[in-house]
Amino acid sequence: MAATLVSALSSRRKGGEDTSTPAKRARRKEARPGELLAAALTLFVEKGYAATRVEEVAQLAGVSKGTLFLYFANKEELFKAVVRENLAGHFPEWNAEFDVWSGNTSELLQYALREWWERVGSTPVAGITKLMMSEAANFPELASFYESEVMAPGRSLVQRILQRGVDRGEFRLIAPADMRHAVYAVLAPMLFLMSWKHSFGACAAPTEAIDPVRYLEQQARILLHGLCAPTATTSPAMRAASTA
Amino acid sequence: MAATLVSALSSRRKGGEDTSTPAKRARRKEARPGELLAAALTLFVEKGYAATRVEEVAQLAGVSKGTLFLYFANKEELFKAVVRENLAGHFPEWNAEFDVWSGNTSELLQYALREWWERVGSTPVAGITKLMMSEAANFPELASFYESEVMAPGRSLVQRILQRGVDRGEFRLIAPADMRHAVYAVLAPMLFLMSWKHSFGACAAPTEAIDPVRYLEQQARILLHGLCAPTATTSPAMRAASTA
Amino acid sequence: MAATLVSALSSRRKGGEDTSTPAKRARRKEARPGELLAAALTLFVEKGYAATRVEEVAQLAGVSKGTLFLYFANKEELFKAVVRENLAGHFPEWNAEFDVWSGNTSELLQYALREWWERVGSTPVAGITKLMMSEAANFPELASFYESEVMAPGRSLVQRILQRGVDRGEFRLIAPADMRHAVYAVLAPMLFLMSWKHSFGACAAPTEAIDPVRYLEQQARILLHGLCAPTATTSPAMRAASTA
Amino acid sequence: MAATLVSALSSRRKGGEDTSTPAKRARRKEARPGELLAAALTLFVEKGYAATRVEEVAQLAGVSKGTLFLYFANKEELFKAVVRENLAGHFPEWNAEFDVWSGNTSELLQYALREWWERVGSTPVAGITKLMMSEAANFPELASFYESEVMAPGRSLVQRILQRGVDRGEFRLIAPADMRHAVYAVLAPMLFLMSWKHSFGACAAPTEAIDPVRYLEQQARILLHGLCAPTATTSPAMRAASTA
DNA sequence: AATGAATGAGTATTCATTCAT
DNA sequence: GATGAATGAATACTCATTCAT
Repeated sequence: MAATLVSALSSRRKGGEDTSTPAKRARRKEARPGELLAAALTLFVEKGYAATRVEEVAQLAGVSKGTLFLYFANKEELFKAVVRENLAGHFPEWNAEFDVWSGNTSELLQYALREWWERVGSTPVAGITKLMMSEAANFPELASFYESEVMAPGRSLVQRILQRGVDRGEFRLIAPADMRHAVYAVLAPMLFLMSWKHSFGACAAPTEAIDPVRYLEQQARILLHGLCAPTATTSPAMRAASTA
Repeated sequence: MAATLVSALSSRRKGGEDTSTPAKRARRKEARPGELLAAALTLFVEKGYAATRVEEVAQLAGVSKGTLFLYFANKEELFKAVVRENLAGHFPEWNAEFDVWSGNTSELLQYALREWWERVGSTPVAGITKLMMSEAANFPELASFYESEVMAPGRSLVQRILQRGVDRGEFRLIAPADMRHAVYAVLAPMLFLMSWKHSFGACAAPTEAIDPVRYLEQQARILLHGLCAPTATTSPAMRAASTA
Repeated sequence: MAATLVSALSSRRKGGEDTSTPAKRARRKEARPGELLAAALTLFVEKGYAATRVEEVAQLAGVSKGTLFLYFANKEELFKAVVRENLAGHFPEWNAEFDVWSGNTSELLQYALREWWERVGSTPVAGITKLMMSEAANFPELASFYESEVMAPGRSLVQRILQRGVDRGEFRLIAPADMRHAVYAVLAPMLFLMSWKHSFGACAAPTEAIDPVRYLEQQARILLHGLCAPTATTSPAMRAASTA
Repeated sequence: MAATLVSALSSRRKGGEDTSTPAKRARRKEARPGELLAAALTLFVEKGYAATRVEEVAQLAGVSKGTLFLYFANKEELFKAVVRENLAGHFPEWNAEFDVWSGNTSELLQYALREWWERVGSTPVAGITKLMMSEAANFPELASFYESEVMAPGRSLVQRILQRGVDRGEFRLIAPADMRHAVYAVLAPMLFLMSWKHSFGACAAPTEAIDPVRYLEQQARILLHGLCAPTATTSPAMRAASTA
């Protein structure tokens, strides 16, 4: 499975230097948009939308300002392209991983959080989500796009995990009406972590900083408390909580 | 106590039309800062810090650009004043409420989350925090101001609540090393909710929308599971979780 | 003679607190323009025309901004008034001093330079001249005024001194065509000194600073060389110079 | 030597229309800084530093506001560039001329004053110095720049000339303590002339106007009196003066 | 007369976008 | 295609001046 993932992720890097070696010029031409998008990703994540200057993007991509506008009508289109490019569905592969999971669901959930941090949360891609949350109001259409292309599949994936737990009798029943919030109970710590890391996290005193791995572990533990089916006597409080 | 708060909050609206009718000019002068702060709050939340032009703020408040600078030295000070007026300035009263709480700590925590939603989360003020998370990287001075004037007091307030629970034997012991993350376990849902509401929340399909009140209740339940001292037999999983 | 001067100068300070003591209010009212002019003099000299804010002038005079505009139509008029006020002819008295001088003319010239430094060069009034030289281009009409009210009488005074020296056989003959420049040879060091003191002089390293008294003494010596009638053998070079 | 200078100066005008006709754009790009500097010189001199708007400079140079900032980081740098182009940058060549002078020092001094008038005093460049004297107090950074880039080299150049005269036995000894003021005795007439020409000189009656060339000649003669070593008997007065 | 709250014209600088080469 | 020189719209902040009180 790990192999699956790795290869899938590596495909993110556009084709590259290896293949059939056509004229250098032509190859570069073909690669331009990708190089620009990569540069834009880096800078948008690092400095935000408004603070990123297109000239910097062009420079980082090794072309002139004018060239950038040859490929992208304007800064806004560039931004949209960056977002679209970088959330090109990894969900099929993630869903596939989930499908072949044979262990119990608690472990699956913990594994999912851990892996998410490795593959997304700790990478620049996390910055895209933070960026989207920041700029959603200014780019409603992009936000919609993100909603349907990322958030919805994400919710769906989480929901399948939770349902698996319920179906296999590992988790308590989750009322259909509660499922939506249960899903967010899993997603929120991830979304929060991405926001945090790229905002206050950047200027928090070390004593107040969040350790993402420990934070996620703790959240997982707390969640599983509420989710796991009682194997024995349970306090009334716990029973109440588990209906969530 | 609720009364205390309500009256305190209501006093935010400057006295106004009642007394001895001073000179019109004078009355306006007294009202100006409040009007400007209200306008600034609206626009900062709606458009972000950088995208809000001071002239717009002045216009919305019904005065000229110059007048705004009569009351606030610059845009940054205006923003800080908005933060102080709506957030930072309220911690004394919130701390005071906490001090006089006589019930048990679980209820205090639930009450706190509920009240927070009423007084902050559901109001435009929530947009300020979302704004700060969005722009923190671009305005480090503001971020640092916010961190010390809002985040730190907020963490402190939460920590006092948790400590109260521990001290009274209602909550499990929380290892000093864990306290930091425990505090964030309480704050994260609030911070997340504010981010969400002003980003994807604005374009989420109703079926996928978060119901803040229910979401917070659920989070409270989940948290209390992990925090409450066991009154009876407890599953091993729970024991593990409770060390968080 | 000194007495003459002193009393004349002291009259610069408007009447003041001593006389018939009418209602305080009335007295202040009468004094307002003078107080404003004094404040304006100070600030114009210290900071220049453009950099002086009328509000500061008002403040320094102890009145409100609005009051200033009650007495002076605008900033420009205020400036003109300051200049006019402060060059209110001391020339009659200075001419009078000159008339009663009984010593030799070399000494008169040296005395004049020394006294000028004491009474004008080292006082804020010097700043007015520097100010006028700076702003002449922006206030041509004022420059004309200054030309006729200050520069012309000044030239005239110097010329009378030189002529006295010639008439008494103390100085060489000065051809009418040379007189004009001879006058400037005396005035230039004074004008230069005023410019210098309020420009580079304010930021010159101590090692490069001009010591006004020594500088003027030196200039006087140099001038008298060229002016004095030869009492004995003189080098050919000196003869040539003395025609200036 | 004059040839040297003339050619050096003529090179100020960028090569230009001659060679292989590069792309129009490129040719303009090369010419831009010079055009902008010329425009800036004109306007700074005419209106002063603060009163000159960068947009006007751009307009006069026939480009847009933005273009100016392509070549000069900001207004201050533009001004500094003007100073360097027209004054500071010429000291090497002026020093070089001095080095190759073979005649006697009296003539060198006279030549220097004459040439200074031709190349600087009578040109708009003189306005820069007048400008600096006017605005030094308001722009300490510029003043300090001017002091180190122009005044100091200027003093140094004059001092070298005086020292040359002393070393060759043409001038009397100048005590180290007197050197500073001796230098200013040479510079002052020049500085004064520049101030004058751009202030009262603009509105003085023709009969009272200074004829710069004659004025400088006269000053030279006066100075040399004081400086030249006695070739024969000398009056006591002269001896005194020569210590200056 | 005196106040001081209110006004709004004026300006350096940035940066997305264009287009001649 | 690619370049990079040129553009000009956009914005925070100041301060002389006005005028209702």
